[in-house]
Amino acid sequence: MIEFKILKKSDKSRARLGILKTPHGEIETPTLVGVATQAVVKTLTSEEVAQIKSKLLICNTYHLHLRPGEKIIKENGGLHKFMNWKSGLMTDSGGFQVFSLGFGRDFGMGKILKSSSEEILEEGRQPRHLKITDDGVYFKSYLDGREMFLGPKESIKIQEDLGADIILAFDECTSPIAGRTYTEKSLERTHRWAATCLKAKKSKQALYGVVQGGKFRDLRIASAKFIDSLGFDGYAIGGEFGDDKATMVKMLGWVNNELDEQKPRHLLGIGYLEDIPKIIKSGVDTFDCTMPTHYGRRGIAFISSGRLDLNKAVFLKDKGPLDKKCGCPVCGEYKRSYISHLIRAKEITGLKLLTMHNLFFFNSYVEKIREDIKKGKI
RNA sequence: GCUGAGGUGGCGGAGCGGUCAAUCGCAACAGACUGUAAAUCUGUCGCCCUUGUGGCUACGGGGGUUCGAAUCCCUCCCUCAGCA
Repeated sequence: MIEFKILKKSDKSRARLGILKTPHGEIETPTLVGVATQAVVKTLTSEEVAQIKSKLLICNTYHLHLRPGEKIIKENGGLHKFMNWKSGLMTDSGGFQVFSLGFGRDFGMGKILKSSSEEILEEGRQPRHLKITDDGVYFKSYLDGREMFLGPKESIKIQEDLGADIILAFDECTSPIAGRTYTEKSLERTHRWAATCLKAKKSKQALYGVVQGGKFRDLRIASAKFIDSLGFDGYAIGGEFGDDKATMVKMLGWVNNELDEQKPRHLLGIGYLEDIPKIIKSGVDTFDCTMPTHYGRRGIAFISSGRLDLNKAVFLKDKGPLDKKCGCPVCGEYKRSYISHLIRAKEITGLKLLTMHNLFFFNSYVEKIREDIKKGKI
């Protein structure tokens, strides 16, 4: 079980300062949740992840079910022991893969719309590579092509075997090009699955319900109200968030307005650096984002003054640290020149150093925001 | 010295009479990436400008044939391989 305590509510915004108590320690919120899809923050050991101030990670049900399979993990004593991670863990339900391996793949897009699309998905439309039914979703394994079925009961069962502190209801993350009728139908399904998940859960893990509803205000509000009414331990907010930052903030407002203030709110998959103050001010307590880790592996370092692309040859001649103001283990010991060389030479240690720096940088950034809330600045 | 192969944009390497400022790859430069299938994808990449069915200079150097040459001929220079 988890316990969520709000220490302070901002009077300038919806921001809150809190403590999330899990069986694996207390986590100060707001906090960035590190993405560890395959039971690993890519390139780092769990000790290293702890060293750069991460307290909560999110692993993925779909991926771990396919490989190595929840049985293996259960036999190892659960995810925590399996990956030697001592702090908090969440598992994502696989609901995002319904989108990312479905329409996301078909249209080559992420859940944030970057360019306008002529196509709008309406009711009855199915993605090419999977089949969405009222009971769940038929996937084709990307590893061997074998068909696998994931529905609310299956997802909960797997997540119980994995044994994270916080688990998520199985949902359908809708595409940014989902039209009104598609979204309505999908939302009904997601809501039905939410109730099924609650009933199916036997463990003491905390279960978060997922709010969907796409870009439609009434659906978002209805979803928040419905999910709130079911009595979950917390909430996750999923799906698309418009194609600009102002819309995102507006949409989060619709939802957070309806949710029980006393329960923790997790925003799924959002966390560009510039988004973080906005989502925290919107009343979000935890959020996960691949940005620090994913971009790190692309050679991008986040620093106080913006971003650096260490692929660029200019950095070979740069003898300074990634960020003079950064207190991370990487900035203390390594120069841009060396890191740039590693990235350009495709040496894996380069990916690791940037992942460490970026996670530390993001965590410090959020830490500063917690301070600001405490001081009444935000 | 003889014989053979070859010299093309930063590099590698296509093209072998017109539609070639020259396929493609690499590098370089710019951009994208938001509940992570993919250390990925996209664009630019001779110079100049009033950015255009624009101008200029280019395929080792020089000369020639042709309406027209990176592409054919002559000559010189250079590289590589084999033989002396």
